[in-house]
Amino acid sequence: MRVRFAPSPTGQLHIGGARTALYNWLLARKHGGTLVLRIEDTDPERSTPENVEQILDALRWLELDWDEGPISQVERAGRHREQIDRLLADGAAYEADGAVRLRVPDEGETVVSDVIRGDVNFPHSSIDDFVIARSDGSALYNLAVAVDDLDMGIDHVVRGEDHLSNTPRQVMILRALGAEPPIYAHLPLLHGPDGKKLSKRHGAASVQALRDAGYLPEAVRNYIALLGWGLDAETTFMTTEQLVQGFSLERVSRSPAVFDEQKLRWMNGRYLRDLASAELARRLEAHTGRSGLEAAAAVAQEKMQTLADFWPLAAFLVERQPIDEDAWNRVMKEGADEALREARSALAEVEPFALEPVEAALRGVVERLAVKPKQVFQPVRVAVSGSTISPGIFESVVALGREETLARVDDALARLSTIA
RNA sequence: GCCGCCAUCGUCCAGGGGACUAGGACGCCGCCCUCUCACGGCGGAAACGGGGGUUCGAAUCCCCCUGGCGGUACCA
Repeated sequence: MRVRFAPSPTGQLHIGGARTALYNWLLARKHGGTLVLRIEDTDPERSTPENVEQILDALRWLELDWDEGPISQVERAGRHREQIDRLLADGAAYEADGAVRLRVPDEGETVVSDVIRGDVNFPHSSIDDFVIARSDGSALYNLAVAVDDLDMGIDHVVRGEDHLSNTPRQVMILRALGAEPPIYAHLPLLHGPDGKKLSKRHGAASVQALRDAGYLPEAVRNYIALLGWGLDAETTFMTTEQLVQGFSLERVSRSPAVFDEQKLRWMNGRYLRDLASAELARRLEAHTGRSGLEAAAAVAQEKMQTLADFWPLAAFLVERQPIDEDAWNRVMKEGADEALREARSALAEVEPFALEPVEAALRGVVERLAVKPKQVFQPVRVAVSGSTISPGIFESVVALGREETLARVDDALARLSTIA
């Protein structure tokens, strides 16, 4: 089996393109086939090394590898020209107004056999003689694809449904060249939440945007695998091995799917929480460009859905943050100073400065003061984190350490007394 | 216009003649848990686009309509 994936060198790898890449990859890996990567654009202006590299980078991030390529259609212009000349010599094509057109018979039809959609018939009466080469001699997409697929021995073509209507043209070129077409599978398109074709204005529409937004590659892979395909009624989380094992083109849906970032977020959160905290820290460090995040990562892990959630939630564990004034005003009311004083002395003495003793010490304060837990914990939270929203207060205090915690509580106390 | 594809909760995925009172998940709502926010647990609302057939029986098969999408380029 030889499968090819042919992304356009637009710079960004579209999510639909990523799904196509994934399905091609799953197909090849499942059957021990060869995956050929071709950069699909006959225009050297678009097919720049920078643009190509960005696509490859996105594929690598998704951990989708390939066996041959990347091969650029631009590099194959000579071969395309040869085959155009051959079609001309055979009489299968002719020149008109400088451009080369393929002869399409008036009668009959071309049948495209599609694994997902069955046989699709295209009557020739609705297809004109179409252009295969521009007047400057350069090949057009349909010609280039057919020639490349033939030369590379491709037997499986998995691509978006937007190519279905072009397929009979490619089949006709292939037959004119004396070859039989490969097996086709046209995937349903991906739409945005508004039902329109997914694009940049739907937010994170590219793999790069997803990466920047703090999604994990394994979560993205799992999620996009489920856009147009499902193993059964229940299974949602699948490892790459399970994906490879379970995938089948025959089970791919025929109807378009909507990319739902909320579900991706949820899934990403699940993957995030399953990470060992050292691994999470490693990824956070790569994402934020900071180091020494392990303690904070462990504390914040339960609360994050994406890597980008980390900083707003846990920055106070890494460096002191300004206090949110709304939070201060809501929490630092009567009783707050007493709670803070008590908490301070309890924390000053607790030994060792670890999770259970710290929790016991702070709960002791609640008991002694005979107040509700939040009347102690919220002032401490605001003093320490600057916000009413934070990871668990005991975990946070321990991660911060005794010295830093006491310093922040002291500052809050000082501020309270100046106001009073 | 012409050609083609598609049609189950708001969304994704199941179900492909009887097991359907249509299942699971996200999201939403309520309750529980709880130091905030989350996580988690429990419960709830929520769908077979319409009309004709075929059949003892249709979400499932056929036809029509409607709707959505794609193509119809010297774009890919």
